Order: sequence, then C-alpha cells, then structure tokens
Amino acid sequence: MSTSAEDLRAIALAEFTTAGYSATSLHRIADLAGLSKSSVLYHYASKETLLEATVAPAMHRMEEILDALKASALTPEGRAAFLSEFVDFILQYRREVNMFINQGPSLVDVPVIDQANEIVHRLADYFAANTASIEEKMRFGIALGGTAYMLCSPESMAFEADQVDEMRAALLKILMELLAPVTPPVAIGE
Amino acid sequence: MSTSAEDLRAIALAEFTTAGYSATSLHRIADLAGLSKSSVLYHYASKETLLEATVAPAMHRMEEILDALKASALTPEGRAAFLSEFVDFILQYRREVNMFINQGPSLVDVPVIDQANEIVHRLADYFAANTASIEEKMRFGIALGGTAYMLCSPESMAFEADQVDEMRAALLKILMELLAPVTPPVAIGE
DNA sequence: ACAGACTCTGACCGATCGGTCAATTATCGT
DNA sequence: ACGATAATTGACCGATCGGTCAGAGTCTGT
Repeated sequence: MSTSAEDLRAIALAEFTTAGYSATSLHRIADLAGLSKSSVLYHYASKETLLEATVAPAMHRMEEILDALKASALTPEGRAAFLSEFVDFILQYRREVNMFINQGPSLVDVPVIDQANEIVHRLADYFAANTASIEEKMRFGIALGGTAYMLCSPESMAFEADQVDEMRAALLKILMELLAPVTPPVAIGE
Repeated sequence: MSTSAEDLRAIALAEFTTAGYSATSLHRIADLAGLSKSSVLYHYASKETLLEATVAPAMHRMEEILDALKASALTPEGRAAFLSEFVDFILQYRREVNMFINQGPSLVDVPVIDQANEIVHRLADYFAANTASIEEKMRFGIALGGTAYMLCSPESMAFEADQVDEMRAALLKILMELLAPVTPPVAIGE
C-alpha cells in the first residue's frame, strides 16, 4: 500500500472538484493526507504538477476515444456507439470531467487545462459537424455541461456503486435524446 | 453616471463567473475599474459583501418566481408556463446563474450562497415532486447544470443580443424536452 | 468662504499562499 | 552492519491575499 503519491492524487482530485483548484491550498491537501506541505511538494514539484497528475489519466483516455473516432462515420449508429463509450468514460472519470468543464474556462494558461479545453473543442466539432444551428450547439453544451454538473453535484455524489448501472442507462438515454434523436432532424445533405 | 458602485458590481460579476470567486482578487477588480483596492472596499465593506451585492438581484427574482409557483399546480401546462418564465430568468441572469451552479458547491459557508443553494433545492423539489426515479433526477440536473454551463461557456458568450430570440426558443424547446415531455412518462398516480 | 459629506488613496497589518532548502528519519539492498 | 536512497519535516522566503486606517481631494448646500 504505497501511501503518499497516489493518495495525494486522489485527495487533490476530490478537493479540486469540490472546493476548486485555486481555493485548495497545498496545506489543506497535506493535512487531509496526514503529511506536511513539504512532503506534498516532494512528491509533486508544484501545485500545477499535482493538477496535471490529477487529470492526466482522464485526458489520455479521452484522447484515445477521440482518436479512434476519426475513422468512424457520422452515422446515427456511429453516434450511438460513441455515446455509449462516452458515458462509460464520464462515469469512470466523473470528477475529472467536472473539473474540465467547470473550471476549464477559469484555468486558462495552465498548459494541461488548455489541452483539456482543446479536447472539448474536438468533441464539439464532432457533434456540430453537420450543422451550425444554435439549437444543435445548445444541445451539445447542455448535454456536456449538464452531465458534468450532475455527476458531481453534492446530491448525486451520494448514491454510488450499486446504482451505477441504472445511472448509466438513464444517462445514455438522456444523451441520446439530446444528441442523437431517433428521428434525425433533417436528412443529412452531403 | 454614478461610476464606481454599480460598475464594480458588474466588473465583479464578470470576473467571478469567468475566473471564479476565490481566484479573483480585490486588487484585480480595482484595476479593471480603474480604482484602488481601498476604493473597492469603500463601496463594499468586504469581498463577501461584494459577492452578495453581485448575486442579490438574481436571487430575489428567482425567489419571486418560486414563491408564485406554490399556488400553481403541477399540470403539464403549469410546467410549460413555468419553464417559459424560467428561461427568461436564466437568459437575463445568465452569469449569476452560472455562479450559483458552478461555484455554489465550493462556496459553502458563505451565507448568500447557502441561500442560493437552498433555492436550487426548492427548484429541484418542484421537478422531482412526483418521482424519485434516478432518471428524473438526472434530467433535472442535466437541464439545470447544462443550461448554466452553456450560457456562460466561452463560445456561447460570443453571440449576443441579435440571436437572443433564437436562443430562447431553442432553450425552451430543449428544456421542455428534458423536463416536461409531451407524452408524460406515466400517468400521475395521486 | 466654509463646513460636512462623499470619494479616493497609499501605507500598513497579519495571515496565508506556493515554493526552497538543509537536515532528519525510514527503508532497503547488500 | 552499513551505505544509499527514499521520504518527511520545520524553518524560512517573497508575494499576495483581504482588510484597516488616517488623511487628502472633491463636491455640495449654505
């Protein structure tokens, strides 16, 4: 049970998502871990390094998914398959996603967050590929931001493990409704 | 043109939403207003007071709406009417709503934010009145958090004024879809 | 011209921030 | 048992935080 390094990552992730990155001090993280601030800075060279380590796994996984997506088509089936994968991703990395979405805009100039924002843009491009209509853009924004919010809101953080299957099913259904209507809005022109 | 007081409120609102409350220093607000930090603290006794002044109008308006709601029934028509009013509210106070939703959980113990969180709870109670199903709760969370996110995301902050009518129509349509399906999920039992 | 309020400012305060560093303690391969 | 390496610590640093305060400028009504 290697304490410290991995523990710190988990503690930092929880604090960053609940209290916010800039509102979380290294001292607090150290206290929660039962260490001194110096020890935290021994494992992670800086607060920003700790942030990077915190979000890196989720970011790499999301990049994987997006890279694999390039080849895939924009068919309704393609979207449904992608959404299913995306829901699994979001459930696994709910805290990280919440950080990207909620604090991404306020953490510009932090390299790893800029990278995350770029990923969000790639995601938006996928869903807005065939349309520039305001409604479609809003659907994407609501689906993404809403999911991120809901999965980390104090209320929903309560129910865990045993209801995860039900959550996944409901989330997938709602996102399909928002992003891949069974009756396509218009025949795709090209 | 009474400078200062009202200007400061607007500047603080913009900074609190884009950079976050705890990441925004009084010094920065003063700079943006062309004043000294001392002047900011002359108009508002503390940073927290400034926050309260910033969000108070939106909070009072939302309380108005919720109070008026008590009498109204839970009929589909009631929901539709409420949603229309709610969309207007959200478009008018988009930044404030974004603050409530995104930073509410991290600003606990700030009285005015606790009050705001209570309002969100009242709202949730209205929509979850007849059901405790996970899906319904998720629908509400996604609708609320998604709308707040989308209306303050860097991309959507771009298009303004001229498209507001189109935005309202699209937003209302999407929220109706999420929260008041034309085909009620089940006949309401009681 | 004068008094009193309103507005603004710089100097200053204690606390806390992220971060450095030298020294100490634990751990472990040999 | 010993040396090396990893882990941890407290003392300390400059910067910045929110906030206080005494005073100076500005604007009134009289």
